[in-house]
Amino acid sequence: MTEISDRYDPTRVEPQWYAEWERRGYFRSDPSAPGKPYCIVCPPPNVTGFLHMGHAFNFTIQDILIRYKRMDGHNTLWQFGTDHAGIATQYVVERQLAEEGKTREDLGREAFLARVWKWKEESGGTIVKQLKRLGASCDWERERFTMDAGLSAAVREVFVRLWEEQLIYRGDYIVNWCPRCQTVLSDLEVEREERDGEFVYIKYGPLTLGTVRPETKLGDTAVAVHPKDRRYRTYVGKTLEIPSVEGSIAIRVVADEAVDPKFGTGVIKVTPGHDPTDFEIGKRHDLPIRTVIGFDGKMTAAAGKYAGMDRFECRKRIVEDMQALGLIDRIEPYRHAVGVCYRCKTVVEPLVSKQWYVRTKPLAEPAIKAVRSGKIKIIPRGWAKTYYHWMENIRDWTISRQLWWGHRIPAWHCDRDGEVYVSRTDLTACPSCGGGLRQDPDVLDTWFSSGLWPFSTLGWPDSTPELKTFYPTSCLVTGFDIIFFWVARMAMFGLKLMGDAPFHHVYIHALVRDAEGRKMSKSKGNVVDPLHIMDQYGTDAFRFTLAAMAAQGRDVRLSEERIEGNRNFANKLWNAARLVLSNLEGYDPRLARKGAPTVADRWIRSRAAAAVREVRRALDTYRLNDAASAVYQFLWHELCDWYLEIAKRSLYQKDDPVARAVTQQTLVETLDTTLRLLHPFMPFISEDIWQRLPRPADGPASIMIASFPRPSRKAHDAEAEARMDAIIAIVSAIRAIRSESRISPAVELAAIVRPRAGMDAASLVEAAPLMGALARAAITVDPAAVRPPQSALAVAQGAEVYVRLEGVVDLAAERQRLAKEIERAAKEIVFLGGKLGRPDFVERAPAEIVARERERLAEQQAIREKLTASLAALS
RNA sequence: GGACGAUUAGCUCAGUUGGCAGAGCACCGGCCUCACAUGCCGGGGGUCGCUGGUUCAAGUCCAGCAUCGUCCACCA
Repeated sequence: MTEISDRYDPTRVEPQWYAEWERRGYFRSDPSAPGKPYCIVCPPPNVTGFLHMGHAFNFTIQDILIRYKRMDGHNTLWQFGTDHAGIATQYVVERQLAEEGKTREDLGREAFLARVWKWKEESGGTIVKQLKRLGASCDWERERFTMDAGLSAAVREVFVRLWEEQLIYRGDYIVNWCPRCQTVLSDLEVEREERDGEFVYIKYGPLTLGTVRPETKLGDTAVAVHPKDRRYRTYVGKTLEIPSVEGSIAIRVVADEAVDPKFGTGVIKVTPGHDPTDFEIGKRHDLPIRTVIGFDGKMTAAAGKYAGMDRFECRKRIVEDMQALGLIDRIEPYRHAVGVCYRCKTVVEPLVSKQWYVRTKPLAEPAIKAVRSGKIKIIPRGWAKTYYHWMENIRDWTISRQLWWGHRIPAWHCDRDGEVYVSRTDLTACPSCGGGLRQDPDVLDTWFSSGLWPFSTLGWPDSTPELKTFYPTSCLVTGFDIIFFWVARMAMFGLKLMGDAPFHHVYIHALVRDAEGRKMSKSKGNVVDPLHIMDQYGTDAFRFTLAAMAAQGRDVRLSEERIEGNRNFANKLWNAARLVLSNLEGYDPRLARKGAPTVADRWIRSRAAAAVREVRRALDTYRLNDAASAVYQFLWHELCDWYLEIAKRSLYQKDDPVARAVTQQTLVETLDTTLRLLHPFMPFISEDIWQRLPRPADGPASIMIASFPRPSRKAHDAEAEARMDAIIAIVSAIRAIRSESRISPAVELAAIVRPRAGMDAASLVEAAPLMGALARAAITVDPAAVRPPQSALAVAQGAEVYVRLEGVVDLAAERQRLAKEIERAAKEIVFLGGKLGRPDFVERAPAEIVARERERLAEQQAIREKLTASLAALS
């Protein structure tokens, strides 16, 4: 082992072990394997995507869970796949074409799709390679793609079934239209952006009304007021002849509850063709629809002299024209939220058009019930409320998209009879009249296929062993940003088509932000590349950092210092392992059985068991940060800081082979437990070290398939813990005296330990050489000792410690130290005395609390007395 | 306009059932002690955002306020 570097080198370890795991088939899953099924279906990254922080975080969490369950004897499947990401991918390829000066129309549908497929083939494998780099233990052989034959068949099956049950319908409604992307968008795909605009007050004959969209005036088919608004009651039901930009127009006045009488003038113009509210008002009052803005964002022929003009240009012009005619009352600046396309940020135009919809209410109901009843558990709980709110107010889902890249809607139009035929198989002739057919040109919203993911990837609609074993899946790990887009739809589809919820748990994690707390984005230039981080600090340090910062409900601020700290942690482990491995020569477990474990051996085993319990508890409740912190504290601050230092004594003294063997055994066992505990977080370094540990020949060949440590009740050793606590307290007290009295570490101190009443003196006598070695002091333990003159006093747990000071230091420092300690004790005494002096506390608090406080008070009083006497003796 | 979250050490954040306020980093002092200076030992540092309330006891529960953030929403 001496030839091994004192620096842990991830670049040597990581690629080697990942390849080995893959070669041995450890990622592979088998539905007929024994063990309780545990399945995670991953959120599919975009097929042409690159690994970003969000992926890294998401996949690290999933990998930790799956590695934990795999080691713990579950039959695991981590199902991976990629998403065709309709609008996003099409957008990228269209941009590529634009650079060549071409549009998708230039190519035509077929050639364009060929181009997208080519792009998918070229860049499709990248994300998988990057996820392997992260250590992700997905079953890569089961990789799926949303546009695979199998998954496409699932999409069609669902579409047809829902159509047959009339849960899918087609109709003319007002939709969100993106004039840039030339497609309809679902409500979720419209984002709100605050923009500055103008609030224009237009005169409508005797009425005045405000609008931010004067250009839609050309599409007005009514004005509306609130039914109870007395100011305008006389006009309701009348038709007004009013002057306008193109001469006089006739306009009806209707009364509708949708009008807020307190806003503006209390009168609104009704443009059913270009506003969702107005569309509804129009339906209620049977108003005609006038479409004055087209799909290209330009004014239509119906806009008269403005025809062909861009909608925003028209806005300016029409205001100018109305001003010239004296039709503008006034204009006020106005800041408001406008809907924009989530991809290209173009202002969305509400337009009436014929689209396909999913009737969501009947699907949402069971999905709400599933969460309410606990069938689906959302973690952290707070997100359930968000889910309910959206689900209870859900509106029908626009599923058609005027894109080319995606699942084409399986509907055929017959031009002769005007009917629509929806079919599982491609139709070539009209089933009723035998005439020619056209397939609907639209494709489905990407999220339609994503919504089927938990069962389509497992083989549905066929009845497969995978579905039988792994559905419902165990846990879905995802970010809160896609609860509606994805989680809600999977819940609805799963319940509808499988008759069962798609997952038991939904673990919602937060967002990874930069060190300043800003969202990472390309435009801000603050994107941290996970691959760069892994190159620099190693994958294990990166993963551990993500886990350690994954506190529920809070965003992760990723700072390099933190990652560096965990790189140091990996290095600490590496060096601890070097110490152990380089002192194993001649190790014979049979020899160890001849000796008894020391208090330190018993203590570290007890502490290891505590760490096991804590890590399991934390992982079982998705508290990954607690789990990471428990391993960190145990490994560094208990195993390394104390046990390894203690172990050196018997390791380096070879004259007691039995004691040495006992220590070796404890080291090997504890290190083994720690590595297995750590493996889900730091898979590479844990494997590399574990492989070097002595272990039974018939045991597992890799830590990946070794068992996750179980807490054994008998490993908890309260007595050993109490004794070690006293030893640690005494050693720390002597070190503190050395440091504060400015005594060189080279000086061997002389210390007397006087066990206090109730303390097992014999155990301290036994531990004297050990404490002496750790504190660099000659220690005598004497229950009857009196404090020697010219000595420092410390009151540790279970004992008083006197350290001789003559000749090593001037006593002023010690006096100062004592004075400070006395002050501290005095403050405690005042606080506790006051508390115990209040009858209500003594009478009403639980007896054990009162007793504890009494004990503390007595202890502090004793300490103060001792210290005061000591101070007096020093002067 | 609603809903949710946050506010704890210089910084970034844990803190579960109300019972002695924690970690990492930074800082100060001392150490290159034969696993590790990516290290070791010791130390300083807090009115738990503000105001009330419940309680023997509040960082923790309740009400209100302030500031910041996020999501949702058809007030044109």
